[in-house]
Amino acid sequence: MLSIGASAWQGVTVTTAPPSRRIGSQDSKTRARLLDAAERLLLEEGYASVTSRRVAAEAGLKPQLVHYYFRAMDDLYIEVFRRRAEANLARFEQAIAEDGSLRNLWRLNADPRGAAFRMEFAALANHRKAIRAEVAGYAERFRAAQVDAVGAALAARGIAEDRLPPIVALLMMTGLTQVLALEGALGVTAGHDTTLEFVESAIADLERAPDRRRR
Amino acid sequence: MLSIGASAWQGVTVTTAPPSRRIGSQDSKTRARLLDAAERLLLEEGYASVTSRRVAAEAGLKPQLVHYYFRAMDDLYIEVFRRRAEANLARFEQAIAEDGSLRNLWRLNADPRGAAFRMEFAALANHRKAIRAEVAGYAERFRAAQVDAVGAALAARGIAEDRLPPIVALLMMTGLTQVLALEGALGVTAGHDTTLEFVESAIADLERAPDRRRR
DNA sequence: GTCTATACTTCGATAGAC
DNA sequence: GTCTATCGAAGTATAGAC
Repeated sequence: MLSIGASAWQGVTVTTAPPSRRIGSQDSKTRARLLDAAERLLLEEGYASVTSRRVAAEAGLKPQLVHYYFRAMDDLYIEVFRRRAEANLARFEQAIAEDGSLRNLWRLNADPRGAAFRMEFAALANHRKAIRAEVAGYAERFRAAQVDAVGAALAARGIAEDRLPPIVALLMMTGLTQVLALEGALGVTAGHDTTLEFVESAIADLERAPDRRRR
Repeated sequence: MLSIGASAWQGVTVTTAPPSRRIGSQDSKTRARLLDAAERLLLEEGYASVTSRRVAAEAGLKPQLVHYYFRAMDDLYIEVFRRRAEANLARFEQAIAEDGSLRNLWRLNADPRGAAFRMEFAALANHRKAIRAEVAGYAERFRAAQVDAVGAALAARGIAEDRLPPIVALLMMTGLTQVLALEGALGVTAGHDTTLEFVESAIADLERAPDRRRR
């Protein structure tokens, strides 16, 4: 945060040093409306539909306002991402602090809401450097927020790190929830019920094991 | 197409059925050049950059040719998808027929090439009905091509279906390779080596088990 | 600090010339 | 069977009026 406009052109990198036209304030209500509109469009119609004209129409405003509040469209995308990402990270950290069990971690990850959101930004990150950096930074923080909890939960049930490294368990869980969400959106759901039952039963088995934590 | 019925009783005036403008032949060399150009653009810059003008420029042709060979841009997208999808499916079926071992299935899936391709079409499928249908149909065929091999490989090593259903193993494998590819593209690779080693070692353990197939 | 008037580029698509 | 001329709509972005 606190990315003041000045720092943008202050860098050593060779820019044409444009006289940086004026940009609306961060806490403008109009700006928030534009962000909300952009997010709705992104989820409903994909990133290619998030254009200045479409966003403005969705918000009931003039297209030029988009360019007043955001220097370029990428800045709008990044801000849309950042808002949700920060909120989601905070939600996870709080939920894990309250209950870091495997069951809860699975429940949090298996929530299909946000799957479309992740998909759009994953695609965007593939082709836009600035967005990639933003998404990568978030991915690392999100990972860090979970891996300790997984490690603790596994250790508590007597599963040594060399038998199942926490990061492996976490990547498997992430991958599984991701593929389920992706296929679900396609309408391809064969085997999904079986898979959910399997995972839940596996977690239940684990949690029936004695709790070996020291107290 | 060719909606004949209506015109039969009323002669000339058919308002809603335009005389469907002429479209170039399927096996035109120019058409193939356009498809190649579209695929390159898709991978390098994302679907939002696959416009008639950009595609034509990439192919060294005039933009109008895109509309001559493809009724609408969606038709172009679908054709780009179909070409690669069919080739990939054939490749998998052949490879599995030759060697349906878990090791080979993992190797085939872990290949990160095509990750960007899948990403773009997953995003497109989320918002375009025609493309979703195409991708969903392919996903089902791709699944079917693998699930029997996984089932056979597990059964051969004495793993009963109720202990690890083949579809669950396949979804876990798919999810894992997908998340590895996705993070790799982001430059987030912490734990990836550990995970690859874990999976390969797990497969090796399995394959050291006695082969219980009847011969 | 907020918004509008405006410029110019690129978009998909069609009709009709070779 | 192949390609060109051209259209109206939509795209990003800037300069300047309130």
